[in-house]
Amino acid sequence: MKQISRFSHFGELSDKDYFRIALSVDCVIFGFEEGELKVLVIKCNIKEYKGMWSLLGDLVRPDEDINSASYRILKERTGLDDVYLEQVHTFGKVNRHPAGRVITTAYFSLVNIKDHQLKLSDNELHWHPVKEIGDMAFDHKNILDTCIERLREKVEDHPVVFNLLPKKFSLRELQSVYEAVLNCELDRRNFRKKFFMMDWLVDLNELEEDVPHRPGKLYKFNAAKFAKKAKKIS
Amino acid sequence: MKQISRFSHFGELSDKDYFRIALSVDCVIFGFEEGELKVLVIKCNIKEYKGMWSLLGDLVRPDEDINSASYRILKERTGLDDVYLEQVHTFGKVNRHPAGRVITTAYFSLVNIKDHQLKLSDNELHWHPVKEIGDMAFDHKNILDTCIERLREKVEDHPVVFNLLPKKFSLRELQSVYEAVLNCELDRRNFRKKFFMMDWLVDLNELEEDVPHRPGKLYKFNAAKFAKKAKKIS
DNA sequence: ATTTAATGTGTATTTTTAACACATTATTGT
DNA sequence: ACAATAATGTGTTAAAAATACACATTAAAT
Repeated sequence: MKQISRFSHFGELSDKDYFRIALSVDCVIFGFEEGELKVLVIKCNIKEYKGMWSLLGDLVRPDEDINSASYRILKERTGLDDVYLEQVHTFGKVNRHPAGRVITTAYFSLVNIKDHQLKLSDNELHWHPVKEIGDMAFDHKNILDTCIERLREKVEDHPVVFNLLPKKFSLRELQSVYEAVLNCELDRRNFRKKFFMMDWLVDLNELEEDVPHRPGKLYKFNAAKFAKKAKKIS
Repeated sequence: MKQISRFSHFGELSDKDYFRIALSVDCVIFGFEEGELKVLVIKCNIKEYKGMWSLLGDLVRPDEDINSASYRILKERTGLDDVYLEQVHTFGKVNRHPAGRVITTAYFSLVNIKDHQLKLSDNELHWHPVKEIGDMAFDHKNILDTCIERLREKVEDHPVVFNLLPKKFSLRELQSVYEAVLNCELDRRNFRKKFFMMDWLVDLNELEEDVPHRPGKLYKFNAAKFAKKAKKIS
């Protein structure tokens, strides 16, 4: 490590004092299952928060970009390579971690639980409904809330929810994801109208199967039109 | 510093390896002067970027929240205590700083250049027009751009530009800040209409002075109505 | 064949945004 | 004093977007 004393404009601290902070990354991995928005959590094994749910995170390695670190965590925990990931906020309270000074950068990720039958790394891992999650370890509830809020804003005018769905989906499923994320009810006719206008969907000329009612048409996301400006969903 | 080996799920690295990263905070301090959006910068004195403009930043101290660190920087550099400050993004590329592994969290701040005649800490400090700034030291141009983008989004539906103006201002000044921030022209009549509808302004029954034309009415920001939902400005 | 539970579709209303012109007022220069 | 200047102050109309809302259709289950 090279000298970095030139950083310190106010000389009370020596360089090595600044290296007593560790940096971690925490991933809020969202999925969609049974009509609910879920988050991937793990039982905490640190004594102060024993048994509480915590997010998936790890320390950033000295030779690793923080973005890479978050992809690494996702890969290690879910086996997924190509996922939607977005940095949200960095949490830096002095006492947020009982084990020492750890500043953490939070990301949220959107994955599709069904398609790949995720290879979870650990059977302590659990898809928990976002609505019903109570206290969590550390400041993870706060991190989760911040990420949900951000996800809601994002979803309003960016086509990201497709990451939560299988490749082929019905309009009902699509609407249902929006309703789960935004925690509200949407008008079916207006919803459909909006999506057709935005040109984000490709009609696959296939029908749902194994549904106990009239099957809906299946669509896929039209990646080519991704750039097209969105109208507000809700 | 307590043990934190329990973090490291994958044991190739020892704890102390994780403490070879330093964390800094960089502040993008925006001001408004002569009809332009400006940013407070300082000449860089690190050899790799000698003479280039850089943002104001410092390392985070081990016993300091990152938010506090950013307030500290503002206070030290501008003498200001009560300023608008918002975290934007954390930049964590491995080689972003030539002096070592330094991850930085960027904040933007909105200050009023005129009112207090800021006590700048250093005469290497300079209010530079945002439009005309070219390359900057480190990845600071990238950080600046990210913050401008965020400021634009923020301004669209939150009443934050008031922080850039003196307590008393005319509607022309207000519109002019929006135009500078959004880098566009706005329709004067629609602009006024929107602001009156949003109920964010208090008519002070005073007029501008020392203007070479018909003076406009002066207003102040109505903090009480702050919570009221905004309409899109542009 | 009937019931069930969902899909699929269009119009009218309201709200929001966008476009646009002229009289008024204080200052400046002659 | 007067004319010229350069800004303030004010409403209406048209277009676009968001919202509210009902009924026929289809496949599966009984």
